Amino acid sequence: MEKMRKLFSALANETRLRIYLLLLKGELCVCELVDILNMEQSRISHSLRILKEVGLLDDRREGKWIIYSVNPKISKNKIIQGLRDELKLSTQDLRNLDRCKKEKIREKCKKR
Amino acid sequence: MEKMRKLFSALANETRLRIYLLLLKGELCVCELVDILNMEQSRISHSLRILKEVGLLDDRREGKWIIYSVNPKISKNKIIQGLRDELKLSTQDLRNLDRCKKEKIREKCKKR
DNA sequence: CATTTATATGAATATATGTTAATATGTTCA
DNA sequence: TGAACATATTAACATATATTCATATAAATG
Repeated sequence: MEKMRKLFSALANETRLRIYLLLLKGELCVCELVDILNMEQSRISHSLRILKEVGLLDDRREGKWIIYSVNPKISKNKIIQGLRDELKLSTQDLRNLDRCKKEKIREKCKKR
Repeated sequence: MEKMRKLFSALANETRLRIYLLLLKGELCVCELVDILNMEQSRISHSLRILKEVGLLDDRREGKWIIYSVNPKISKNKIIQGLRDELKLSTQDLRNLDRCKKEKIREKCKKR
């Protein structure tokens, strides 16, 4: 039960919930999330850590980037499946995600 | 999304999660919950209020008791359905629930 | 109708969580 | 190898949440 409590706790925060919903659309590196959500990098990193700690996310290094993605194992959890069906990304975040991809933010993170 | 965030928030607390799981087994009044969980009455009342505020619970008065039950509408929400399948009451709480019912705590709340 | 019982509420306090700013770590590339 | 970049971490601070204690409300009962 404590495990589940922590999972709810991780999703009980707007920043983290938005990040998780974004990652359900596909993997992203930290600088892309910073760009999409327009938030401090340390805030994003902290949020990612908490989501990862409860098992919701995986990460891997790719060059200088660290790529985050949803953990497919925990996504089989019924609560998370429900979350997928029930919850939608805000249109604003979705729009920013598209722009971020089009502008290839990952490759020119500091240059804007 | 804010609505869902609040729902996660309501379940991100051990006391409230235990109460919700107990009520999934069947309706209970406040004094039964106090007995089962062995907690301060005001703590139980505050917890119930929060669960009710996010729509997870219904209540009704029956004489001097107020009976709480899970809101069947929100229980159709996929996340909540998942929660039902995924999460189990602790054996201790289950044992206390049985005892509370056998001892008919509701009728003799203050007499023990 | 005064007392007892069941529950709710408000305020104070305790505790936990989120955010920021500064800095550290590790990678790439000239 | 050192400058620039991407990310993580730490500590300080700000904010939110949980719990308790005291008290209020409302129904039941003798």
